[in-house]
Amino acid sequence: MNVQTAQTWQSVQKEVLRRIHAREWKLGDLIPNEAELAKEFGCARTTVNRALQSLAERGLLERRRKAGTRVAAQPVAKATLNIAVIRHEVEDRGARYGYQLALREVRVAPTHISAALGVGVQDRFLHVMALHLSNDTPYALEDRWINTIHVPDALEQGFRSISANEWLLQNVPYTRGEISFSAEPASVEDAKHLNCPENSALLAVNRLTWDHDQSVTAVQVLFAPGHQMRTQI
Amino acid sequence: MNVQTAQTWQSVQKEVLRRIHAREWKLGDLIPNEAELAKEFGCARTTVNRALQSLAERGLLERRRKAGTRVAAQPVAKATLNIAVIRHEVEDRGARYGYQLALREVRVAPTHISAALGVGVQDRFLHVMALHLSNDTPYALEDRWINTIHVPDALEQGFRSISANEWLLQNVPYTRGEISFSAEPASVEDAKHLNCPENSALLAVNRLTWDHDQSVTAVQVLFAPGHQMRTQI
DNA sequence: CATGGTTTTATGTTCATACATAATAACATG
DNA sequence: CATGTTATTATGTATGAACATAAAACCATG
Repeated sequence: MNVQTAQTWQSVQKEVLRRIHAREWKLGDLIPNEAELAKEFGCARTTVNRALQSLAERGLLERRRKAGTRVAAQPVAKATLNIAVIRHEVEDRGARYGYQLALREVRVAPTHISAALGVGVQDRFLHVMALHLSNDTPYALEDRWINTIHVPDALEQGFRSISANEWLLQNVPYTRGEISFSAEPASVEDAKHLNCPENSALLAVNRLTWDHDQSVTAVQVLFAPGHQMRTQI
Repeated sequence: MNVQTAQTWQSVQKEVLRRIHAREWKLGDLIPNEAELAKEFGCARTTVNRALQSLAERGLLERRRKAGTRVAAQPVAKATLNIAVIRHEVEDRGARYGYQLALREVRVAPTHISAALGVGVQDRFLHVMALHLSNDTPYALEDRWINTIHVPDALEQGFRSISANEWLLQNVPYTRGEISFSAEPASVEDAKHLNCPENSALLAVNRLTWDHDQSVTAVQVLFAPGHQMRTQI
């Protein structure tokens, strides 16, 4: 047996990855247990454990007590998208950020919003629509509903210069959320704000957040045509 | 000082999370160092370290040697999307999966493909278009280019009953990839395959993969109108 | 006051050891 | 043979000690 010298968990991980990529260990194969690998690599079992756990988190390995560790038969690519404050997203691209409040009202939410958040249909929400700009051209349109019962402070905010997107993230914690991505045709109003033809294909990000079991906010962000969200795998 | 009893790294993590959510530690705040927390919780520093590292990976904490650990000032929501084999995606929703090959040809790739993959414009690619069905209705349209120099075996595959999507994942490893999400208007051809009006807003997932520095494949998957990709945060 | 070297400090990681836990395998018992 | 009990085994995790490393803080020197 070829005894390697790999003292760091990263180097163990690297070698394990190499064997998976080179198909020395095929999809679905059971790999040697931690103790054997530790002996082979000349390191402690703890070090092997660290390396394998991290690979399991990434979806490349499947581990079960007593049953052992195997290469994932069905490797699922996990694409992690960073959803940051829109202002930072724009500034990180080296562009000048702009912001325009389009609407601010207090009213009951449409049923699809109140149902999704699991609140009563009579609950009053703060409804805010705002346009985010990149170098003075429309970047994204934010359509947000804020639960005024759980976040009464929001009623005191004008959202004229700071976006609800940014204010909430800074001031209102949440413990749980749902995100969905879809493509939506631009409505007449969307088209006007985003300065694009009606029915343009727009990338939509929908988010619902809760703080323990209280709903916080529901928001749809529509990005201008051509927008891409990217990530490495 | 209130000495807690938290012997597992998960319980340490839970308590740290609670303090962040309760704003006992505010955004951007420096938190006590590992040794202090270990003393407070009555556990080893290693245990605290495990808990904090995991939270840092999730983007809730920022850690720097000597400078200490602080609550992320700008918490970035990390949405992890699982990109699985389309057949499994359909079957996991409890639907019947169907597959139709629409086109299979060998030719040079359009320049935007060869440029993205970083290969010569004269390189020949296997071009495959296929429709994935869910309960006999169009689910997604796959438009794929396979590098025949790096994956010559693909030329022997008809892709009549097994999709390129599935065959490649089972047979051809890759070490690196890029994914981008966008919204695209349905072309005449897309509309015909997906049985939807022309210019419908379609969610598009673009993937490029490499094996070390050899390009493997470029693929665009267009989902039928209304499709959503969901995840929890 | 700028500059560069030195100390200090908090996180990063390894290690051997020990015990916990889940799940399979082996076995006993009716 | 079915069923419940008992080993066995591989991963999961805790611990204290030790050393590595990055970066801030301090200090000396010109």
